[in-house]
Amino acid sequence: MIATPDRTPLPRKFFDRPVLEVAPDLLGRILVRTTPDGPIALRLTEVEAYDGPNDPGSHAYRGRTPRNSVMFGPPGHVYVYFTYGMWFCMNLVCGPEGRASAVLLRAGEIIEGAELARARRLSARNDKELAKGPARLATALGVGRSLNGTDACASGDTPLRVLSGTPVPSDQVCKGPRTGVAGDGGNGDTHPWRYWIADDPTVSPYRAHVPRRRRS
DNA sequence: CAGTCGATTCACT
DNA sequence: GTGAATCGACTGA
Repeated sequence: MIATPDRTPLPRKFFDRPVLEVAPDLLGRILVRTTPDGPIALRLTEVEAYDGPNDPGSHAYRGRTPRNSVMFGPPGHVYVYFTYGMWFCMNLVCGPEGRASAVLLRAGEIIEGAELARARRLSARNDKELAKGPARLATALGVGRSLNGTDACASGDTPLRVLSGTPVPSDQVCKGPRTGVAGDGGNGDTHPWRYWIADDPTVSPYRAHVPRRRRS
């Protein structure tokens, strides 16, 4: 029995908390992306926390730069970055303002607008793969550089919103090391800051960090 | 200013 | 399971 998801937007105070509190609480929430063609809605199933000042894996670890400046701004805003020369990934900034902490949205289940998501994700072999992975999620939702800095808590016309949905009971929340993140000095992540919904088929596979080999 | 490599994905073996 | 694709931010000299 699934109760009707709560469509109330999450207020800014939801995000104005420590990132390790917000990240697991985002599971089961609903991200709504409004596009010219219509809305795409996604239920979050996997996230990762990045805590600026303490976290060697965070883009904000070495201080503020033009790229990561949104992370240093107010909570509830969207930090979008470009990586590997071809992909975008999206985060939600957490509190307190200036701490530069954020949650990477890693995977989700498309619950509305699947035909729009499929059109952007032609390589997906089934609907479970539409948003299985952070760059796939951003691609499926049509999130790119232009949405960097967007306020996901603004009222009125917004390209992006987060609704209350149905929070996941804590006994269904799994946690472990983050995917593809280098630890402090070592090769693997030292923090169990990846959170996902137990046994959910849309969660992406774990991969340890691998330093890239040099090209000839 | 050149070198390095990334919060990844996809095609192919 | 392995390697290529692809580019720009960041680092250090």
